[in-house]
Amino acid sequence: MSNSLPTREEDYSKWYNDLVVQAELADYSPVRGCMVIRPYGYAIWNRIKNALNERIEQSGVDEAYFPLFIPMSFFEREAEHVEGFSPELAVVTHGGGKELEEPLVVRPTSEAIIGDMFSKWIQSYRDLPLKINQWANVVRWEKRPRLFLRTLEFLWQEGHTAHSSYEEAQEMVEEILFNVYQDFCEQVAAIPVIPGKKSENEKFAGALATYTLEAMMGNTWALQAGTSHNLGQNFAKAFNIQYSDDNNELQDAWTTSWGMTSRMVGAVIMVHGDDHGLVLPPKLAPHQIVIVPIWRDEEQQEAVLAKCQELLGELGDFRVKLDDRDSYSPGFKFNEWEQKGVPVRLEIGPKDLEKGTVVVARRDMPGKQGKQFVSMETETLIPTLHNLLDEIQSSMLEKAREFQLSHTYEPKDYAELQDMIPEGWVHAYWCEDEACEAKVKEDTKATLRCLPFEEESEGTCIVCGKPATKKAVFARAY
RNA sequence: CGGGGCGUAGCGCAGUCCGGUCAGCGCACCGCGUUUGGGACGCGGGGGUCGGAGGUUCAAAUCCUCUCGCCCCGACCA
Repeated sequence: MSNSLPTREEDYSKWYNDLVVQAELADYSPVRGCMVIRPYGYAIWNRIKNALNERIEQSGVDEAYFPLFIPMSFFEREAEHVEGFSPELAVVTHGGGKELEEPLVVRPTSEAIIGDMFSKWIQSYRDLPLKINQWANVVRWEKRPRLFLRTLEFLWQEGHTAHSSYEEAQEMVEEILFNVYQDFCEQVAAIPVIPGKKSENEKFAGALATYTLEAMMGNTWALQAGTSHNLGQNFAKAFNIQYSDDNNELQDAWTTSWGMTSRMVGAVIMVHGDDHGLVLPPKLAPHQIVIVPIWRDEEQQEAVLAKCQELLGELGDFRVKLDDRDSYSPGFKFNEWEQKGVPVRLEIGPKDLEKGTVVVARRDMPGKQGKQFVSMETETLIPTLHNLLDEIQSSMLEKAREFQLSHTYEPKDYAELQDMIPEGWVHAYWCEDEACEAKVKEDTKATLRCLPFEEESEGTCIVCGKPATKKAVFARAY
């Protein structure tokens, strides 16, 4: 592990990359754009998966698995879908030493293959709603990869549902957006998000409407944290997902799809990380607490380690790591675990044994003010740690929210918008004309991130001045 | 694919203009000893066909030609 990290201000992109590599989350692979996720990074991803799964299950969705390969012809059934995805498809042309009669697409998303199966599974309105989720890897041949945020292959969860009405499908889309994704982002990842609708220009290829959660990273750029699509009847028509209603009339189903990806690991890093390294919210941290023992000689070592082992046993409520490595100094360990983002550190040395205390240090508050002496007695220590982890979890969310709010601006006019974009997000009226969206991008590199869910009101488009009723968020994005 | 930059030890780099004690530095790694309350120190050690191919030369990391790869800025994007 290297001793230094570039600071965020110096070079945000390098800071991020070094942080990912030095904290042992991921590595570059021999294949450009692909990423090796190391055990520590995967442990974070696993916690993300578990938290999402809990919520997905609560929404009445079942788990299943569909194939990696999708026949090209399936893909071509929905015109907009294939048009949107074809530039980034990986295609298998040979198998078993022979050229295939029909090329197979390595799934970039599974609407096509799942749509085909849904058409076989759904006959009657009694079969609806059908709600399926799968955990999978997908491949999109991105031109500019970035560890976790945009790699050729990534891990995700994709949900696919079919319903008997538009309203029910829309309800599903919002259920996932708010109760699964937003709740996860804010309550688990401590990342505040703005839920909203994508513009026509930015929506999913083939969807009726796409909804998104936009999160602000530490450099004020926006990152799409999750997405939920109302596919209308487009995919049902393309894949023959038809059912007989209670009047025995044949109807096209209404479908949805939604996903959240391994990119969330990157989001956690970029939202919470500081110049000392990662800062992990307690609910996602592989180790919530690390114990660093301190000794001067073998006698002390034995006594201190014995106490640490005892403590390790008593702290079974938490995910605890005891760093009993010899040959590394305590100072080295402090820095290493800081870089890896462990929320709470316990320091135990000979002086603590004498006084019956431990030093409790919190990662999100570096320096003296984040340190306190706490009694070793478990009646005191355990409740203190519970409270502290809760406090860290919520204050991380608050801190990120304050940052997001204080970097979101309401410009008076277009000139002000141009000035504000480099400083953060802009929230302003938009007339829903694509030309205005394009002009903002041309002038500022900012894209229209979403139309947040909020009351409509009377105003004028920030770009062209025409009457407008909806406000949009414009920002630079990953 | 357009515009810029870079390939020398696991990582980060110096050396290239001006060919010849340039096969080097820091970190990491291995051994021994002393250390250990905020990234320890000393001594010793291992590791590189200088991205690849060809050429010029008595002599090439260095000059010439061709190639391959990577990074950054754009277009695409969870």
